[in-house]
Amino acid sequence: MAVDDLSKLVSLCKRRGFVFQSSEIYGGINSCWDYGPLGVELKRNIKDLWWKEMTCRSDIVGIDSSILMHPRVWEASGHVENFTDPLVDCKKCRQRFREDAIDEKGKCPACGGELTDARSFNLMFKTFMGPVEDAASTVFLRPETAQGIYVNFLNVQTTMRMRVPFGIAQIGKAFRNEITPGNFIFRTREFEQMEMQFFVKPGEDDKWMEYWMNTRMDFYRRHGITEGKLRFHQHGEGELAHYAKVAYDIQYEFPIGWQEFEGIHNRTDFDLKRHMEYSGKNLNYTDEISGEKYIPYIIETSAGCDRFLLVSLVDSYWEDTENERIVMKFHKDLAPVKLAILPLMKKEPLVAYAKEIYDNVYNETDFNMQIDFTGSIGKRYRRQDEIGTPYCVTIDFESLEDKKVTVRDRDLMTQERIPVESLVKYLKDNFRNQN
RNA sequence: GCGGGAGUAGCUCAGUUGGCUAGAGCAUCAGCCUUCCAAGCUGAGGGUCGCGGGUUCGAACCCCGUCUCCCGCUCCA
Repeated sequence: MAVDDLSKLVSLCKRRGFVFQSSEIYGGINSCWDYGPLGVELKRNIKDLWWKEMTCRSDIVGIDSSILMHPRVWEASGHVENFTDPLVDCKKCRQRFREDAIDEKGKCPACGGELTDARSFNLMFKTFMGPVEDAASTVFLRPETAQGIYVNFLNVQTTMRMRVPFGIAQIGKAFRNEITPGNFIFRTREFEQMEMQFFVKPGEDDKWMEYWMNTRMDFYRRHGITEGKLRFHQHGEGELAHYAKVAYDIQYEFPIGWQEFEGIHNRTDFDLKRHMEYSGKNLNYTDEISGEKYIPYIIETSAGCDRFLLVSLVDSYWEDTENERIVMKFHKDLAPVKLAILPLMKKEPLVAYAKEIYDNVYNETDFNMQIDFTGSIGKRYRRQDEIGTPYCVTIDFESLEDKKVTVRDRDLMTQERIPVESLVKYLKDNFRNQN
C-alpha cells in the first residue's frame, strides 16, 4: 500500500537518515529541516538529473548567481512593492493602511469604514549588508532565483554567443516568509529552486510554453512518478502572479491532496522591461542575422527541489502490510544507495571476499555503495529495501569456488547469478538501459 | 493569527487520586545459530520524560511561561 499519511514518511525519514528536523536538540525550529546522509544523496541525484537534462542541451546554459542582490532588483521585480508590511484594506473606500497605524477601534482612519483583516505582505527576508544596521544597508534574501538570471541575461547571451531561443538554468536557495509553512518539507521558508528561464521571440511564446509543459511532465514520467498522480493545473485569472500571462502547475497527488511542485509560466517581457526601466540599461536582444531588436519573452520552468524530493519519497513508498515491510521503490537514478554488498554470513573468508568485490566495484564505478554483514541475510535485504537500494549483491560459499555472485533486483524481485568479473558491466548496463 | 490535540529511548507508544533504580515492542551493537528474504537464543548500550520557571518532603504526572509538531479555520505571488 502507498503512504496515506505524511507522518509515516516523517518517521521513516528520521529513522533512516533522510530528513531531520533542524536544530532538534534545541526543540526544533519552525519549518526548517536538515537532509541527512541519505536525504542529501537523494537531493543531489535530483539536482544532477535536472541539471544534466537542462544544460546538456546546446540551447541552455547554467549560472549560479548570488543570494544577496542589489535592493533595486526587488523593486524592479515587483516584490518590494507587494511584500512589505501587514496591511489592511478599507472595504468601503478601498484605501490601504499599515496595520500598526490603525487605532484600537479598528476602523478606517479615512472614512471610518470596515477594515479587512491584516494581510502579511512581508514575504521577503531582510538582513543587513555591512556592519551598520541602518536602512541604507538593508538587503533581501532572494525570494526566487529567477531574478539572478534576468539581470545576467545579456552577460550570458553575449559571452556564450547564445541566440534566441535559448535558456539559462539555475539551482539555488530561495527564502520566503510564508504565512503558513508546514506539511513536512512541502512548504518551508528556506527552500531550493531549480529554475530555467527560456528566452523566446515574442509571438513564439505560446508554442514554447506548450513545449516546456510537455517536456517537464515527460521528465517526471521518465523518472518513475506514477502516471495517475500527475496532472496540470492552469492558473485562473485571480491566481496569476503579477508577472504571468499564462501559468500552469504540475501537480502531484500527495497524501495532503493535489499540490503544485513545478510551475511553468509565461512571464512575457515583464521582467526584462522592468529591469530596463529600473536600471536604465538597454536589455534589448539583437538578432544578428535579421537585425531585429526586441525584448524576448520568457517561459519559466520553476521546480521546487525539496518538493520533488517529497514527491519521490511519497511516490516510492510502498508498505507490504502482510509482511510488515517497507520498500522505497526509487527510480534507480534517484536511489541514494545504488548497491549493497552482502556476504551471506558473517564468516571468513566470505567477508574478506565481499570486501574485495566491494573495493573492485568502488574503483570502477561511481555508485554509492554499502557493505553490510550484520544480521541475517533476510534482515539485510529489508534494510536495503527500506532505503530503496535497487541492487543487492550476495556472496555465498559457492562464490568462493565458482567466482559468481547473486544479484538481487529490488523491483523485479529476481535473483541472477553472474560471474564476478562481469559484475561491473552488468550493473552499468542495467543503470544505462533502464529508460 | 485563531481553535483543538500532542511532545517520555533511534522509531511507535505505555506509564497520574504526585512516591521503589521510568517501562514495552521494534531498531541498534556483541556472541551463538543459520548456505538467500525479518522476526530463534544469550547479553549489552541508549532517556536529566521538549525547554525554562514554580508548587511540594517528593513532579513524566499539578501550575505558569516558552518552543516544536499534527488537525481544522484563516491566509497563501
